[in-house]
Amino acid sequence: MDIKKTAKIFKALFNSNRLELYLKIAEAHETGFETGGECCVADIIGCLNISAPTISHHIKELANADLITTEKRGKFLICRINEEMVAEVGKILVLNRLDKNPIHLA
Amino acid sequence: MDIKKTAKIFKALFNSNRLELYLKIAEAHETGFETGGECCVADIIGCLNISAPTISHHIKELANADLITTEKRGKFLICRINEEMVAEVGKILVLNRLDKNPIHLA
DNA sequence: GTAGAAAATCGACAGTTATCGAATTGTGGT
DNA sequence: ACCACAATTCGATAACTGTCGATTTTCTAC
Repeated sequence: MDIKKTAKIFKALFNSNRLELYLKIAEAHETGFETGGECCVADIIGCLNISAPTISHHIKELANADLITTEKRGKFLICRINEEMVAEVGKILVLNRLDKNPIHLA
Repeated sequence: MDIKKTAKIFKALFNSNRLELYLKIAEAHETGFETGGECCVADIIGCLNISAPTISHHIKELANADLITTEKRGKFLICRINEEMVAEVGKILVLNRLDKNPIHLA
């Protein structure tokens, strides 16, 4: 394991607003949002009570840590979970988040 | 999952020196240190190149997040991994750290 | 009780971060 | 062309963090 790399992920998620934001994106990733299975900044403003500039900032942080990917589509910024990262380190997050799929040691 | 609680753990481990410190304690927990299977501040000074006060500070942070337990024995402060926490959230850390025992989804 | 080692405490400082309001840019519809 | 909306950028500020050197406490061994 690369310590720097791992610390970077923790750094991206230690802020509870940012963690909540990440989980919200993950949730949309599975259950769908009003926009249809995807998640944009406007969706999040309704859920978390932080300002749009702050959300924009946090999204950039998450993207910078490769935890999510973003894509500009029309007026909206579509955010998606980066599956590769989940596969590599983030499994525990998704697993814990959903409170299902318990972990088993090999 | 409790977001605040999870964020607290990430917060305790996002600093790479602190993560390294945690992993060092985990390592001693298994393979043993010169002191005999345990880990004190003096052991760590030799590994990480940060000062004793800083290490002391980091240890308190880890203990405060319930990731380790500490016990004063004579002149030494013995640090140990909190197994309960590992069991609850930290499995991925230990697993990744050792690069063995791969995770399997249920 | 004195000396020395281990660790903690105490400021202090530099750097980082979260957050906001205001202003700006970009996009789509009318 | 204009308006409304989505998002970003731009300071600014308050709060937090990591780190250190110096000092102090706590313990052991003599």
